[in-house]
Amino acid sequence: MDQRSPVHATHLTTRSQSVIESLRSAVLSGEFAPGERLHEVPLTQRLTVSRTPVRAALQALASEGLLDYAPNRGYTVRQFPLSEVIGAYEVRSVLEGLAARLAAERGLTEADRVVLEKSLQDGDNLLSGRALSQQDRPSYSAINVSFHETIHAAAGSRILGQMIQLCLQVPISSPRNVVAFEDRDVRRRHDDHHRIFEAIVGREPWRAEMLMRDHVGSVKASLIRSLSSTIDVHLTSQR
Amino acid sequence: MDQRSPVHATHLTTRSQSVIESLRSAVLSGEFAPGERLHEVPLTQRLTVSRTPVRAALQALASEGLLDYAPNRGYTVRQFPLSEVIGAYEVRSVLEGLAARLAAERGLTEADRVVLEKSLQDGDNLLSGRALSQQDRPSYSAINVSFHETIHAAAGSRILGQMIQLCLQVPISSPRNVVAFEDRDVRRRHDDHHRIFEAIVGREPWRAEMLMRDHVGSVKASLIRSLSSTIDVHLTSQR
DNA sequence: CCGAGCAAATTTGTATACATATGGAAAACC
DNA sequence: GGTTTTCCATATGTATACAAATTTGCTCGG
Repeated sequence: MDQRSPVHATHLTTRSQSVIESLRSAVLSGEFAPGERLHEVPLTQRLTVSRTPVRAALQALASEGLLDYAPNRGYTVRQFPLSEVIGAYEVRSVLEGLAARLAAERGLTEADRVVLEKSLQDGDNLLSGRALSQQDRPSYSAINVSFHETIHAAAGSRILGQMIQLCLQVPISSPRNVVAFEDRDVRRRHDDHHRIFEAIVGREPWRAEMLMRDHVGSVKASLIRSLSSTIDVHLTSQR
Repeated sequence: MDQRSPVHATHLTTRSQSVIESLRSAVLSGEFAPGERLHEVPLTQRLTVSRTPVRAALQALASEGLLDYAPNRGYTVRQFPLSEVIGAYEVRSVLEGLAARLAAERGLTEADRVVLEKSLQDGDNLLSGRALSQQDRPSYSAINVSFHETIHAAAGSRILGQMIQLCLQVPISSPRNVVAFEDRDVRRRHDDHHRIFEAIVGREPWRAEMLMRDHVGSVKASLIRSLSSTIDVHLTSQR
């Protein structure tokens, strides 16, 4: 996966920004081993930029929590032990619960309601037939992201949204990873979405919070199941 | 308080680190108006360093949420409308609630228990007499911080601690600001501490979470009261 | 008088040279 | 032989020159 394309080919505002995205996806896709040091000069060669934007990107990724930093000793790829991933889910659970509660307290705008209803409808359609094919998974993932993001926005709290975003940065805890789950889990969780939506529309803050907390918590649970059964290999090989 | 001392006089690892601290305290103490742009060159002169560490510091403070950043247009001092401060409290409320729950689930280490008991005892002593004098406030503030930080640590979740720390960065939402509160509030909140401690020691996760949530939530409430009253004063005294 | 458009000045972004700190290997010493 | 010390290679921190972008203010045309 080493395409070695010059970063500044993409006209994404500044080189620093581009480098941030490049490095982030490289780290998340596992191109660097956990614990590995990221030296600046090799990165400049790989990305064909100078050290300045590289350093800016490293600093940014460190503050996102993806890298560790020690003064005068540079940056290393953070490793996320299972305990950290679980921790991220626990935090996300209460944060998204709060988001649902706030959304229920404030009420939805017309626009938000439409988006949520559409994602529910789309999900219904996708799940109406038999089991999801592998190709359907990305589609459902998009629906899932849309549902959750709309609620984050409806909560109307900048800090809250920012923090949820931070949680999603933690590898494997992103909702994109519904891919790894069983069909039954997906259906159950889509059902959760319906109930959460009802609670928000019905202005039941407490119920919305509890449902959302349990919803995200259940993702954690099945993630742990999925990990302990199949990905044992992965965990042990990275150690 | 413009003492204009060269930043690198303090031997705090690197210049960037020193500049971060200088700028942070400058922003928090209100030396820059909310919305004001922070140009790099003037800061270099003020701090007697080059643009490089200044830029690093600005980026760091922006990711802490203290500054806004727009590519090619630089950094501005974020303003925190009351809604933002309240939002920070709501988030902190659920996060500290989670921390208390986790601490209750895991149980306390001997060391942590001792620290918590000491902060409770110190608080009892401080509050045993009559009303707190102004000089006592900082002492109680330290006790308060110690109590909460110990619980954060006892929760054993790096991400959680990191996020709570982010909440505390938001101006006015820091526990240092017990200063602004009434005597009765302080006593009530110290009582909360006792109950929270009992719940954690007694391994009652759910109770610990609820108590802590309400505890932090009550700080929010009296902060709002305090603010609206001082604002009243400002209005009547034509500030 | 007002607005569009251009040009200069200011400001941020990037590259690079130099300074300083770290880590390790070789040499000196016990 | 093992430990300590010194020195050098390497990597990060800082300063600064240059490039690109934005802002400002002016001119010109309507």
